Amino acid sequence: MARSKVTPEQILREAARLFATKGFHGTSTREIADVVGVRQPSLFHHFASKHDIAKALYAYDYERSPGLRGEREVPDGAPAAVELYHGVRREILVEMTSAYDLRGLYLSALIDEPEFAEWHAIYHAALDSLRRLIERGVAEGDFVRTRTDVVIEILDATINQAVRWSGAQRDPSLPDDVAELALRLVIARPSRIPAIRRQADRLLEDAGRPWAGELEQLTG
Amino acid sequence: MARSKVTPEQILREAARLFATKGFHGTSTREIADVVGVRQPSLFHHFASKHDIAKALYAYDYERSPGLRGEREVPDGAPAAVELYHGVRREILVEMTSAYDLRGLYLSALIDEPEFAEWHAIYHAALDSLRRLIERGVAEGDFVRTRTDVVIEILDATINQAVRWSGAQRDPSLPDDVAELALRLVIARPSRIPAIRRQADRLLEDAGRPWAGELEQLTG
DNA sequence: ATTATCTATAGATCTATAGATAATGC
DNA sequence: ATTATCTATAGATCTATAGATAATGC
Repeated sequence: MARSKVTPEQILREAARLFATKGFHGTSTREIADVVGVRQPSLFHHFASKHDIAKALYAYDYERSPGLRGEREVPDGAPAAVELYHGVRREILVEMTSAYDLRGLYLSALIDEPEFAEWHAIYHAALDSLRRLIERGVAEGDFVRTRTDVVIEILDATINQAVRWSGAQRDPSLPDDVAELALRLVIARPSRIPAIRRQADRLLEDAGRPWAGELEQLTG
Repeated sequence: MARSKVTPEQILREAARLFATKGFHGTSTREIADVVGVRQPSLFHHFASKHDIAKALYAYDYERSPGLRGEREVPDGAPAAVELYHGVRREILVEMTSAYDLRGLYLSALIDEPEFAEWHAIYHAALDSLRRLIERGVAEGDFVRTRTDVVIEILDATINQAVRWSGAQRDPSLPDDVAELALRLVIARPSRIPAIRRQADRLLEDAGRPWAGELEQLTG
């Protein structure tokens, strides 16, 4: 070790913040280095390239997001409405408890650039699952028949913006509130939303992973 | 005039397309020039700077968007639900009929940069009107009490993405379909949406500007 | 005479590398 | 001996300007 002692986590934190506010291409490695308090070339001791910093942020998000990994937390056989409700609140919680501001990765078209093809594929696979989930909800009669593509874009944008709302406060009711809004987009009878929430809570409780316990990440 | 004869509109069209796919900072003036078929310095005969290209796109959007200009098309006294419904479909139509792909201006945080402070102020004033409109709908009893901030972000993101869905096709039912989705987010009784749509149509008809006539921009 | 292009290039900036230097751990 | 920084800088690229050149309009 030597003089100022910078951790990769510090670099990721400040880089993510800058990417979110100025964009990946609008942020220089010098700006990142200035904020973390080292000289510009010292960054390259921790990351081989500027692109690698963004890749590490994509990897961090992937590691924490069941949706990106293609994992479902509610058991098979749960109604699509329950799965959508829980899937949204989970992703909101993931973003709220992220150590980094990941908006820059998804708000621009960065993920569509060839350097990030791997994350692009993962991301679009997750959007495809979302599409199938909505189609299943329509088939089950819980969702109205809408423009699935538009609904997906709205849900996607909603989840991507979550960090913005949650930056300052760590309100434990936000994930459920956003999930409720998401469900309102497609649900035939909004009055059923409380029952859907209760069903999601019960299924997770039965599986030994109660949602209230997950929310302790925010309060604790 | 001289050799290849490039119009400012061509430059705006190609620059907007590149800004939307690669971001403002991810696009160089050389790339824009290559696509329009001139040498890089020739762009500066038409626009004094790269920033001025983006400013012209903001100005174009402002000119065409009643929402950004703070204009309301439904008469005073119309319910907030009707105003929200029509406001959304109008903005979707504006984006669908835009000569330029304006996503790059709003999808990233470009508008927050100091060079664009003027447009930043206009944009946030429009978001403020939207907030007051939603609060009025809650007061009128038509909207459920939700997280207004989150709803605004979702509506904002929805409108900004409109170009993406409408790029290829020019489906005249899209504005009304998206307006319906927007209303579903906040409306207490979704079954009222058809009546709200009819009321919006009637008010515009009475004002001598029927919506069907506006939609002819898409079919004609 | 005016307009729109061109070539050439200034000057800034950007990412990344090379190699020296200083601090720490064995 | 290893690790993390530093200075110096290569080489690419970026925006914008200067001034020449060619086409058009009066």
